[in-house]
Amino acid sequence: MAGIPKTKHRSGCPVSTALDLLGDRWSLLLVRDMMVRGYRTFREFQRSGEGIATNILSDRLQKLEAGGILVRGPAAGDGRSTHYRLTAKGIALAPVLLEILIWGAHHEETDAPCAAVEQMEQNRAEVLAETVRRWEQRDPTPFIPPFSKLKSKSDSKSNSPKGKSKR
Amino acid sequence: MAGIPKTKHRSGCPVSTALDLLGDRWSLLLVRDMMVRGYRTFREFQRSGEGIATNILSDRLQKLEAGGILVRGPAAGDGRSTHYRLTAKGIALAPVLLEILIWGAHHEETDAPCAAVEQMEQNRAEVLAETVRRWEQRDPTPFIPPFSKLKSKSDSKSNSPKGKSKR
DNA sequence: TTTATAGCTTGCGAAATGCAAGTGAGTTTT
DNA sequence: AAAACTCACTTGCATTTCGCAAGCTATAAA
Repeated sequence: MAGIPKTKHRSGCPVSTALDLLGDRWSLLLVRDMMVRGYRTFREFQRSGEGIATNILSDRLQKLEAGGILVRGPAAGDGRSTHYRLTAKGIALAPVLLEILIWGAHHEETDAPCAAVEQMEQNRAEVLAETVRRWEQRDPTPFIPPFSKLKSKSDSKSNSPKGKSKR
Repeated sequence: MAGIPKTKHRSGCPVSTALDLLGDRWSLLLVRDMMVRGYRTFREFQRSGEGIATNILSDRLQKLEAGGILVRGPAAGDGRSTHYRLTAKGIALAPVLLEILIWGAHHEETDAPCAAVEQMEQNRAEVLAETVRRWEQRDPTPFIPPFSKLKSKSDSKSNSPKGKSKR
């Protein structure tokens, strides 16, 4: 991402300020990977399938750490490995990422299973709560929404063949 | 923003796909300016106070148009001028921008009036509905949330000196 | 007619990105 | 114990993007 202008060219509004830190191709993806896929290591990010270069990965992790989005610490039992973990500030980006996911699924060609996205859209609060719970418990597994739970709640919806409908 | 990888380095997930189009310093800011400030002209963006260079501005507007986020058309009465307008796909980014705004206001140093942000946070649905209404009616004026309406609804809240509190 | 404006475009240097090899420390295998 | 492997980067370099500011053309105003 290019120059955060060093001088006076800044409006100071929240969106602008947030994009100073997050407005690039990779940063939000990394946060997403930690939040949703449970990634903790450099290696996982590197092999995420998004094609990020190691120097960019290293740079972004450093910037996110400097910005208070994540912290790094040693991984237990392996002296080579580092674990990255989202901070409260980082996990607070969950609503942002959820909205991007929903928007992207609706308006772009993606691989996302439509029913899953629809579920998440209809159950935003639950998805966000689950995201936070998993973060608090340091759950490293990929986030498969507890649809077994959500299904029992909204079974009539999950059966409706909605497909990808524009809002 | 750098290389949307032209080859296989793409996961196809909604967030990744969305960031292919929007993952740079400027694109979401432009959408924000159209959505919230009512901007329609090149000149307005240029003078927004964010310090965008004209070649970047031109490039981003073209990319957003190509991506279906906005359309351009002649401005009535001035043969030099072009008007840019968000599409339905573009206005559908409102929840994304609202969440970024709320996150930014909470977690970064910004100029945003705290009470205003708090109001928006507590009334997400109304803010989003108003955003869409203004878009539908092509309202070019800056979005000042109808706090006169929201105040009457939540007067006790607006009087409480909350300040900026972390979530 | 001259001056000003709108919307870009352009030339060029600076900065960022991407590729892929390289490095040093730690771990596992032979 | 030595060799091979792995982890987390780092590095050198080419390519791309960004930023600055001047420039260009068509339209509008003075």
